Amino acid sequence: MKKIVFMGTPDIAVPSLKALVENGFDVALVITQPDKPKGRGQNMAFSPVKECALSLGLKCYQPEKIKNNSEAMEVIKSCEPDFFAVVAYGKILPQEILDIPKKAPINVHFSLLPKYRGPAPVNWAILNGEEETGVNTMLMDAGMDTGDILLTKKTPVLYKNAGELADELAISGAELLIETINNFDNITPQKQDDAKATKAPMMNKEMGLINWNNDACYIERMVRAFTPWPASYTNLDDKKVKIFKTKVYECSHNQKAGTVIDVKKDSFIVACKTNALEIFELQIEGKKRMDTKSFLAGFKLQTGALFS
RNA sequence: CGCGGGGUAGAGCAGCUUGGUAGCUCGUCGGGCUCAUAACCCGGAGGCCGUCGGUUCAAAUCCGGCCCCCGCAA
Repeated sequence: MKKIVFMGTPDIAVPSLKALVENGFDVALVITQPDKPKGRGQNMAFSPVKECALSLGLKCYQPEKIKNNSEAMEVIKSCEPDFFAVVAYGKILPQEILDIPKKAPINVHFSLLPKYRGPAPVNWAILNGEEETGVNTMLMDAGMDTGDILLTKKTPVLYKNAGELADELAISGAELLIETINNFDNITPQKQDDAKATKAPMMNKEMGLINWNNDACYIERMVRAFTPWPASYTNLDDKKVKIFKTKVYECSHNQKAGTVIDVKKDSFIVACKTNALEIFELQIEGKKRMDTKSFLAGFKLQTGALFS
């Protein structure tokens, strides 16, 4: 039975961990980011991977740092793993750690490498209007997602938002991980073409501010790329409004960008630089996320109101 | 004790400052108008006003505890 040390942190890594256990691998250790105070009230929260590991009865290890950490080295070495399975762990692993597994350190990455190396490949693929993305498994090296590619699986982006696409990729990533380990000896690693590499840095909240002076197509992609996190937002009467679901509304208008040009029964239309955006789901500061129909039932939004 | 908003009909909200028969938009049900309708008109059902306690002749409203939701911050 192959011994695995799993490393991962967010939701997108959970299906891979489950798949390893369900397929009978010996997951000797799960390494995940330390518990951190989160949300209102600064309550300590476990990472999704830790939650999953605990429910599966797996041993967890949460080093503050993994570089130049002799304790971490010993803990991992003592597992005598055949493979590392690394899925969105969130820390860079030094070469001395990567050298531990007998067979290989394998990483699951959620883009079609060499495009979108880095921590937010799903979001960037949507924002840039890619028609397809996917998942790769690769041999890890000391660089950021620069290792040789093992297997690839493509997925169409369509009109999914980042959350939906991430859920899908998490599943196909788990499948690809199992396939990769099972067939490892028959897979020929392929070098990445560094000349075609692009980066996908972490998204942050400021990036979610909508500039209505953009094309409606871009804003529509932006909303999908930022949903559900960190969410794209705009302002109305000093209140922050997160936008979650939209559709490009083709029309010619001469309104200032950000102006509400029509209020319908289940939606409203906001002018962009070119065309306009139909809003279907949103969340006003202090309130729950809701569909536009519900929002309009309680908020008297009028034509001419201005988002900024 | 990080800061702030909020919990009122199936949904979304108003009412609370200045206690006194609970209201609006939508949905739902019935009727009407119409060639027809998601449109329009008329009518009805549906609430222990988050929860526990206090003040009061009287509490959605004032006071205190608790639970839950959300924005910011992290």
